[in-house]
Amino acid sequence: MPELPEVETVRLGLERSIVGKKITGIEVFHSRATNPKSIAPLDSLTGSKILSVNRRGKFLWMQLNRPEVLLAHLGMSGQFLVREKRSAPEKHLRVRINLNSKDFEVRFIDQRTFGWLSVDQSNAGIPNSAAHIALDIFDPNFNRESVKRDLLNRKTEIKRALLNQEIMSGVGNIYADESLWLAKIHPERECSGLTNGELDRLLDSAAAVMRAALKVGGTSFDEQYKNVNGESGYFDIELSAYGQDGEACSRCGSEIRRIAFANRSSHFCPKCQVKRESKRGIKRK
DNA sequence: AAAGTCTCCTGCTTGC
DNA sequence: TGCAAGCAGGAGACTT
Repeated sequence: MPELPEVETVRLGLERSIVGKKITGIEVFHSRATNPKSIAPLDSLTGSKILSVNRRGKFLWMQLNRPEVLLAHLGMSGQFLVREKRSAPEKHLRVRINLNSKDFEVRFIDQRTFGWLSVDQSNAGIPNSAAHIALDIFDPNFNRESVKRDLLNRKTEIKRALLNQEIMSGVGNIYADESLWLAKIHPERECSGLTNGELDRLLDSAAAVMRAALKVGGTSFDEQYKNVNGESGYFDIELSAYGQDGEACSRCGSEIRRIAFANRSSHFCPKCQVKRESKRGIKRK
């Protein structure tokens, strides 16, 4: 599942291979691959030159030598692959971006079809459809104090807030669980009940976990994520919480538990991540 | 307005 | 064996 480190890995890969190339045509093979909000057919970008590949949170876009950008989101299973033109089409090939290269092309492959591409207007370098997305923790303009203030004003569980891309972007279910485990914070703690120290620890943890994943090119647990060379995803990131229910916590040995959460699940260590009374910091158990 | 729920989708896993 | 239900989740529409 592509979260910030995976999307950044894809961005880096695309940047290395396609900046400076010209789009010579875009073929769309599945109706859901074009976001309904797209202001024009993808193929209308034919003739434009790719100036840069940018990212905010999990949103990815190509800046072109025209006002419009080519915006993309990988959703659950989207992949961008730089492939030899003559190589066989993948089973879930949704979009082909032809370039002025005799050797390769860019393919968007997506099994679960939650990913999409669109043509969008941009304002001050940010696509309109990504304008509501908050800065991610690696953005040079990321304002930690302002994010902490925002969190302290929320009457919701910290796990939900971490997944809310309008507070801080880039974190999905996997890195949310990993960050909370590293910071020793229970996913169901109310945001407004967290201390300044806990918030700092949590943000430090999120940055550390994602930086480590980025260092090895993004993590993955099935074949849904690949870098642009198509190298399949099993990198040596060791998960401490996500998907580890029934396993021993690597810190204390307790059994990692899984609880239902908003149509999905949270994984945490019941001993390391204790739910406290919000005001006084008294352990309930 | 904030917070919570539902929906889109495919393929794998589980259970009868 | 076969079929159906369950499960996974990003983000936006929708409801409370």
